Amino acid sequence: MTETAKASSTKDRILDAAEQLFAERGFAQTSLRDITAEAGVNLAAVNYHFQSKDHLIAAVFDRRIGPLNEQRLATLDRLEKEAAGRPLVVEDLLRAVLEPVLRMASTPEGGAFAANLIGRAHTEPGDVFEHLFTGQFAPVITRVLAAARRSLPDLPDVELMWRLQFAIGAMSHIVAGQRHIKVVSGGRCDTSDVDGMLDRLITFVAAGCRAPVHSRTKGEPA
Amino acid sequence: MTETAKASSTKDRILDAAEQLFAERGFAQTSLRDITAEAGVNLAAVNYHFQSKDHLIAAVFDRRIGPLNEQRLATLDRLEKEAAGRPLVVEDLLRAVLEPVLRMASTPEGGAFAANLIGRAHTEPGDVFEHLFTGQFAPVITRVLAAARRSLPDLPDVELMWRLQFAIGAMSHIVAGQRHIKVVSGGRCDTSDVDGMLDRLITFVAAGCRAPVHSRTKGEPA
DNA sequence: GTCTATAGGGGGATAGAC
DNA sequence: GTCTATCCCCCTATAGAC
Repeated sequence: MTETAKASSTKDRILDAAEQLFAERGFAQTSLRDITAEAGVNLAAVNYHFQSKDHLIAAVFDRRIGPLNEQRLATLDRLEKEAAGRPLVVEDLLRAVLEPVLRMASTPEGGAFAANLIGRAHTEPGDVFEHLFTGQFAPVITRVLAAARRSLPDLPDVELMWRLQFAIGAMSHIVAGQRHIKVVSGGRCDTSDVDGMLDRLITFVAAGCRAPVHSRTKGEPA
Repeated sequence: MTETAKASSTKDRILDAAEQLFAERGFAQTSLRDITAEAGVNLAAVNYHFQSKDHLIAAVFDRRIGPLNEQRLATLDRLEKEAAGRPLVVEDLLRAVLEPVLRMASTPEGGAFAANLIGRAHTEPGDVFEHLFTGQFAPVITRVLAAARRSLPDLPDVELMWRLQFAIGAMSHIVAGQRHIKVVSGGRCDTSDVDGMLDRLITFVAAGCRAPVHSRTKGEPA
């Protein structure tokens, strides 16, 4: 009823219910029975449309992250085309990567829940998440790394990689830890203000990326 | 056998086994039976020493995080005493908070496993982690926030809170995502080099904290 | 394509002996 | 304090009817 107005297919209903419940309770705490009850479909339908619970989890992620990453790559393509060979401004590069996920995390239609899951994908153990990582995240990181190398030519490669990881961490935490952030800040950090979060995150990360290399790590061999 | 040389108590053996298995497989994927088998103790011993699986999880965390936070607070006490009323240098403040966990994450004796769990504590749902957060993490954050306010007096409170969250995110990711980081960097980010990681993390975060406030968020009401 | 029914395997927790 | 035995719950996955 609060889902898509149009009656969706069994497969979509399962995906919607799974996404919502996984986000609320976690994967292990959500049974296929919970999902099929919520979706109003039969238990066996899960094993028909997806082969197993693990494949269902993977499908839930792919449905959201696929478009997300397409958007990131498309924006990068556009930016690089516009730049006509010149390196991108760090802030623009960061925005291309960070904006889609923050924006998604603030939409009501399942986006907030999906966002919770994205954060969990980095920490949860298991083959499903290993595949998710190598299949979805790693390619984007590689692409971003290449662009960042040109935007920050003075930064040694190792430093750049570390800083990209710090940025990913900050992003993941903002997206995954919204509830905690609200508690700690006494409600003063408004996680629904996407534009504000984005500006702040980009400001922070860009400054970190531009920082002079620490004297102690500077001398290390590449 | 690879554990403490001295024969430990049943309670400690359970904690050791639980920590290791939770870290390797996750909480839900580890049964009490797995734990008691690994520990070489009886299944019922878990319910005798801890009341439930959830309480056992909490105990595993408390055993590691308790000393960690004591160390952080002790260092802050010492630094503030030395500073004799003057604000702390941001880098020193950050180091006091970041060093203990990074250092622990690199020790072999269960520390690396505990580190995996620390990262998961921020993303996993459930009451256990809620309590862990309010009981262990939140007090430290509050304390750090107070110190940071004095170190960065020009930064509006909301900005400071956000930046602290970004820092927490970067830290969590470094600690929890060691395997992913190694993969993405093609092994070039050496997660066993604690001092290097620490210097880089502090450099990055300090620069982010010192960044001028973004023009668009500057004008917002407190 | 979708359902019913069930197989088959854990799981956490506990009672009561030692 | 520690163990044995067991209760009773819930799960995933599948076989076969519609």
